[in-house]
Amino acid sequence: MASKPRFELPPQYSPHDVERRLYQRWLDSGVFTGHADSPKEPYVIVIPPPNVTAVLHMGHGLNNVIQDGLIRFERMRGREAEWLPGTDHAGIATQNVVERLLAEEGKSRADVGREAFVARVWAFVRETGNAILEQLKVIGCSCDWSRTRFTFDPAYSRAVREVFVRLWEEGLIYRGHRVIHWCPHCRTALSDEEAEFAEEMGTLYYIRYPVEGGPKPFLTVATTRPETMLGDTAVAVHPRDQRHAGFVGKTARLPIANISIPIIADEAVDPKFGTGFVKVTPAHDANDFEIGLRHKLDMPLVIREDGSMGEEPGNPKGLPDGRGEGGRVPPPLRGLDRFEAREKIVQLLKAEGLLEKTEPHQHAVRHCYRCDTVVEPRLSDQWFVKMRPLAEPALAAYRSGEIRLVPERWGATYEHWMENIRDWNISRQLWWGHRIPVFNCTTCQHQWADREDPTRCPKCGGPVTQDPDVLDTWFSAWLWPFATFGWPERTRDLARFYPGHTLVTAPEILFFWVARMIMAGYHFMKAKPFATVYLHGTVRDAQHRKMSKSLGNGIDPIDVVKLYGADALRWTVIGGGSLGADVILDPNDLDTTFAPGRNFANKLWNIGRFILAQLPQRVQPIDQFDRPALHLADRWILMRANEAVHAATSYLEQFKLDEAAKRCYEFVWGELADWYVEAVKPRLATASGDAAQAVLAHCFDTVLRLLHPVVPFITEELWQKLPGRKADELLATASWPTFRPELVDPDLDAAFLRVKQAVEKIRIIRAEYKVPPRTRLRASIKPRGRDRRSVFEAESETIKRLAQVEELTFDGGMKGPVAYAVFGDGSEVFVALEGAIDVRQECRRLSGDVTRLDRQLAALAAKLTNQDFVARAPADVVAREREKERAWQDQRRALADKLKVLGCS
RNA sequence: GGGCGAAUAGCUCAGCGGUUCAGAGCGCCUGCCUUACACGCAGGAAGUCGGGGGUUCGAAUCCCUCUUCGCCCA
Repeated sequence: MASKPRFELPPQYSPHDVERRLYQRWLDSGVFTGHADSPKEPYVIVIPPPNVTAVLHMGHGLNNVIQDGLIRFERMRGREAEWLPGTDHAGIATQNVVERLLAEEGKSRADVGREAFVARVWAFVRETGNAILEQLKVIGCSCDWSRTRFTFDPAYSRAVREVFVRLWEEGLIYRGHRVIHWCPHCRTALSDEEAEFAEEMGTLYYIRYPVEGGPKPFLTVATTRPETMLGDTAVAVHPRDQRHAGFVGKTARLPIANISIPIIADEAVDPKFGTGFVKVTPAHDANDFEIGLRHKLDMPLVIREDGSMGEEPGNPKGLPDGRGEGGRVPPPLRGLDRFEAREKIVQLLKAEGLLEKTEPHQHAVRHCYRCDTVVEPRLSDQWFVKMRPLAEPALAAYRSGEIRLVPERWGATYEHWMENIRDWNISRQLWWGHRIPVFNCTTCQHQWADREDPTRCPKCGGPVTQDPDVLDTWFSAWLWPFATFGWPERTRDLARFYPGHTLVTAPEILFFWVARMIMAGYHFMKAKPFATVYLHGTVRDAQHRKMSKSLGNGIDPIDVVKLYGADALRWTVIGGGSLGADVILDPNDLDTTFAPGRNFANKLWNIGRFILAQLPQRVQPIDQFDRPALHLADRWILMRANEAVHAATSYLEQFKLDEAAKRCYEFVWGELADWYVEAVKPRLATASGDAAQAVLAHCFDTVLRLLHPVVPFITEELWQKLPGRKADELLATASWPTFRPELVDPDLDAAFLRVKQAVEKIRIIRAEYKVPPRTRLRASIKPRGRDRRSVFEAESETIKRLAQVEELTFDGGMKGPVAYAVFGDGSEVFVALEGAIDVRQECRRLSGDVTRLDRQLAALAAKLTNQDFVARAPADVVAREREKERAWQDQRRALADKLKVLGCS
């Protein structure tokens, strides 16, 4: 007997009431904390640490929801789950933020000085630093907050320093004098990865340089950056370029700077570009630098660190003839921004008749990945890491399958980068970062790296100075999978939680971070940092533009949580795209965008509301029932639940969270709600309701478990209300359902399918004849085959209820004005329509079906009479096709008979 | 210039050799407030699976090519 509802639940799910409370309960229970002394097999994810100043955006949302889905799945499967959270000190980004704050006070970092500035950044970080981690809690992330790390923690900083010193000792760090990427805004060097290409429409300027004693009075060079001409120390042509052979060895007069430079021949010149003459600016172009080395050219800098024109002290090779500042950059240009200078120089050249022509030119220009300023190639001294020795094990690990990329296609990109790896510029001219532990003796010039801050030179006892620069942020990030667990100390955490298992991140940082973590893992830990790298897509807006602050097309996940709840957000971003695919969300229509998640959460809530209202205080476990004795519908839905367990588990194992979610959706909505619940309603009030209650409870319990990784809040809330729950039980740590292969029964599925089809056929007839919804009809089913009848009879009440039939017989059909349909298996259904039946309409309907069958049969016949098909296709395929043909012929025959009876022509 | 990927219903995407395989969600049309749900129920319309060529008994699915778009690298 059904008892009184135990709960009064509102008809609409309101997430706000439950999310905060449940999250707190999870925290209080400590279920997110990984235990290093646990006997369980660990499962470890380290979070891609967001910038410490970051505010959660949808990209973080997607990234972390995926991680949470995986970690919750493995936690329920009985693994010792450790999801380590934390933040990155993000050198340039954070320094930029604080510099902007200072600028509002009218100050620069130089005004406050290094020490005060760093203190200022620390204060800012302490004040705002954990905002994003708090936001992760709002979207339900089950991180182990007891192990939250920051790349600037003292212990972590020691690890960074240890790594630097070890690499130094191994000879893998060296001082490089070369042209690097320089951001004039951030005033620091950047690595290759940090200087991103962007296609731009620029201008190619053709400039004439007068030639002394050459075959012609002048030569013409083509350049997109005329301002760099002030730094030219040669003009080069390709050695085999016949057109210009006579120029080599002569001297060109550099306009504006008005100095003489040699004309040289070099293999690096592309004779097809521009005129074949190339201006050589060794200090402001990486290729020209190489040419400069080969030809021992001077390498004057003509653009300062801030991007203004001018020569600076520190010019490594000094100026050609000791002319000092102004020798190359004429006073009117001095101090001008490089882009203003470009305009000015073009004007000057034009005035002198030296600008031959200009043409539009599409080219890729590097921009700073943090501030988007055009990067200036610039000659300077920087610290580099030799990457080849580090890359080799990382490449081998991928090739051997020890590390897997998902989706696999990223493997080619990874391999290509590893194969062509270039040395890594790790020094940054910033103040916010790990100070480079290189020390110089001012007395004997001894230079060394040190784990401790020395007070005097170990060789001569002289005073020491430390390198002023800091390390690239990624130089600390690449240690994340082990430095977070205490390395270089041999901690218990490290022993237990390294190597980790899955890394979830965006492909943008495959090189910045992922590849380098793999290198660091093998180099310092002698083991991979994780087994699988799951690279997910990008969140984009309706026009497929990447969401960004500057475009203003972002969606604040916290807004979404406020509007629809965390589960709706999670469901939408996970269900919205498949593995590795981009997720498209429309910031201008949140209602539509998040409708799938909101609708599903509401459906789940309501089916829960119904089921919970049906269940008594105590429900018998399903295994206490004799399964074969259960109703067909009971056995069917139990089987579907079992199948859902199998599918969801297997999809999650393949990282296909979306597919797992979709299968659960189908079970909840398309199977449990649409069919089983509807079928079972009448029984719930009767004596046979016990089994139905048990089945409902079991199915609902099962699917709540399966859905928990994707929608943790609503599932926990509903699960808590299921009968028999102990006070301290949590779905978050409940066991994952087990698939039971012995329960799979295709015949059972087919049997219930016939019941469904009977209902559907009658509904279609009702709709076609516009029978009012309340009108209950008489119908008759003529089963084809003896065992079929028992199936229909067994679920006769279900058919009657769902098809709104008041009288259902199985006695071989009806005469008179009836509507008719035939099932896939040849069974027939007759619906009494009395006055409503229209013979002409019925004829049209049925002959339409015949036409369709004829078309299908013709195609099938062509297939089956094709000897090649019969001979070459697998036997079971042929058999299936023959069976199909037989069934369709049965259907056609039944329809044809009916048409004849109706007297259709 | 090199590499990778995408092109399937109005939109977002599944399917990646043979089970009615042409699907789902959203949107759209028709009828319903059927005591869990109108964030719902029932029914429906809608795509020559980017173009062309090939392999195969059989192609949305494999190969080639073209077009368009995106990403990465130089």
